[in-house]
Amino acid sequence: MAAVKKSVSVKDVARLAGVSEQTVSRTVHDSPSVRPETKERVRAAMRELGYRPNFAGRSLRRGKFKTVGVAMFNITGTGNLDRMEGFAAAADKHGYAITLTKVDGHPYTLEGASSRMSALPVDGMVVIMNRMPADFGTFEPLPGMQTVLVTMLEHPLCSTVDNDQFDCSRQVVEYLLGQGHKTVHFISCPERSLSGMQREEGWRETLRAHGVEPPRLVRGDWTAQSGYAAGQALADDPTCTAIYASNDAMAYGCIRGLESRGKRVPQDVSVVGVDDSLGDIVPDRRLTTVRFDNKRVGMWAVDKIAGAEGVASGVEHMLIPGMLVEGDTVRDVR
Amino acid sequence: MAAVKKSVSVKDVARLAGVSEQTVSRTVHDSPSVRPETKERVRAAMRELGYRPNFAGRSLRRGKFKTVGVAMFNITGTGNLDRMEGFAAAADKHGYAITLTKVDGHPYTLEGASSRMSALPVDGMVVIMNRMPADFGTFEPLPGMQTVLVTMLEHPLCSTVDNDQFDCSRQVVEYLLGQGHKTVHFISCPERSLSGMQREEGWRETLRAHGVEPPRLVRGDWTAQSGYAAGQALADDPTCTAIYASNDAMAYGCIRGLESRGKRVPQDVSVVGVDDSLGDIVPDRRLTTVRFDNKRVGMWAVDKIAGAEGVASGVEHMLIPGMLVEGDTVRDVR
DNA sequence: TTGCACAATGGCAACGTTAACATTTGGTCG
DNA sequence: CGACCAAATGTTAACGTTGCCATTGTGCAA
Repeated sequence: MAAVKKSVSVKDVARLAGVSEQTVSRTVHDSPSVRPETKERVRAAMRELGYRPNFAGRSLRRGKFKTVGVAMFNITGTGNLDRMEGFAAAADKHGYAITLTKVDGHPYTLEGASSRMSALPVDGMVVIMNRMPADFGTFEPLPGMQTVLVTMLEHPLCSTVDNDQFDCSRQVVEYLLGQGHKTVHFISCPERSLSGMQREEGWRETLRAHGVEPPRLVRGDWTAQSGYAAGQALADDPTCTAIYASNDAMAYGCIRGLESRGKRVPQDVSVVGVDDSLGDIVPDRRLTTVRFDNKRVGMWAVDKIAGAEGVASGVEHMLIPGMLVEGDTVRDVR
Repeated sequence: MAAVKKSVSVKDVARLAGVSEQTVSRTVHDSPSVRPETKERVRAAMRELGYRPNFAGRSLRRGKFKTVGVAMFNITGTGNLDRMEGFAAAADKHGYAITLTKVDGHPYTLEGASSRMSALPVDGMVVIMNRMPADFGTFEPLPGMQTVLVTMLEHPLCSTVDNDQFDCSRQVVEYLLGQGHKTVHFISCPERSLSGMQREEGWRETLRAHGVEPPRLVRGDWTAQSGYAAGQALADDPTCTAIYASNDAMAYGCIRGLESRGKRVPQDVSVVGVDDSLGDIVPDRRLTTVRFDNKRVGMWAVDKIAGAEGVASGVEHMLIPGMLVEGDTVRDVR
């Protein structure tokens, strides 16, 4: 009658079924070398006792955890949900689980994330690198801990994967130039954002590659309010017929700011954003923007670890291009 | 010279430091009964060999994993990021880790999520219950697996926690009635959403409690587009001076829909949303809305499990109220 | 009848850690 | 000087699982 507190082990099952522990283990793994009727007896015993294999015993024996750790410096970031969706999907596919850890700390190092992870039951780790860690250049992954960084930067010892921010800007700028615009103005973001700076660099270099000297950029802070201010400022610039904002919120803010100064989008000015995050939110506009496949980024990272299965697969650098989505905020001026 | 593949155990450290394994273990846990100079010798050996304690051995010995599992039916959902932030923060506080699992399956059961989790190294689990599982009423948590459900519904055997959707609607409706509006129109959401239906019920019952027969609702689908259509439809209704939309996107869509029909917000019609999700996205409006503390929901869930520490603490039901945030989309008509 | 192959099962050890108990050492007090 | 105490360290066993090898049983060919 007393509640059974102790957990049930193979030993208990073996005793009840009248077989050896080994036979129980073999039944759990559905080995063909156990007679069907024996299996059934063992299974009945497992059901009766409520047996569930113990993860610790198993991992200790096997030396594998079938788990990938994910270290994030800040959890609330654009695209993180989609990335997690990707982590979870890929993990699922390989029979792995995902362990999440928030890493904070000043300074903010890969070494810190790594040592934190190493105390957890994981076979490898993914670091979402929103900001630049202090030790990026010198970091060495722990032996036996396959490490994938989510960043556009390359690393000599760790595989990396991310959206191709540079190519994103190239697509946008070339698209706008292709529509006949003479130049493309840019609304940037805070300088601490890695991906934002890469977008900025892509914008600048693509313009130069087409023989256009980049105009002075307007610095924003990711919010629509800053985009609004930028739009108002650019409304007075007669050379400004096309604006590229580093995210959709600023792009939308910019449109409203232009409108508040009597400019119409796209008749007078074309505007493009990035992230495709406003589809369900803005009812009366279809913003031209770039859609990233963050889920695919997440899957790639986990595939790299869970798919390797101990085989020391080489370091790879993967960039996943975004897709330009045409809305109604760009006008062909040719 | 040959790369050392095998992992380093206490035994190796003990041998190198010339002490017993127990002394190594004591050093790892910084026990006061080891002489400082011995500790230093051991630490040096650990560094030299790159020793890291093995999670599996430890958990096997201790019978605890110091990990909480989180089961989600769909990862991409409003507020999930904030909830995860809460999970991670609370886990951190208790020295726990978070293990994430996506549960899919038709039908969609707590039993399925639970048995999936039971094969992972977790001491307890949290289920984010976006939809209604088939076995909600009959589900029994596995013995030794403390289970917390994120839902507004109560459960006899599992603790539950969620935002108080009912109270959210009460706040909004009473606020609008308090501003002198005779009734409050409602833009609802798809019927499969649990929280959405609770908002709807709260709207209906609060109106009735104030002696107002709820007007016919307009069904939306969470998108701004559906809100836009609803706004256009309601613009022709002369009794409609106040609209409550079950999320911000629809509220914003509604505002634009009203405007497209010549109605001004808030001069002609007041509009309130839910979620406080548009702050950085809409530049020229401050939507009156309700802000939920999803991080706190997440923290409560993990606290319940990690804080219990084996003590069988009772089943609790926690509802966390949202906070009405006043913007510029409501007019006092008294 | 013997020998042999093969199917089914059992026994044992080891994975890495640490709680509980045992032992040694050095020092203090009666 | 011996008895006793505390500090520091060592020994043993156990947590649950499973790979390896040994053992038993069964049928069949020589």
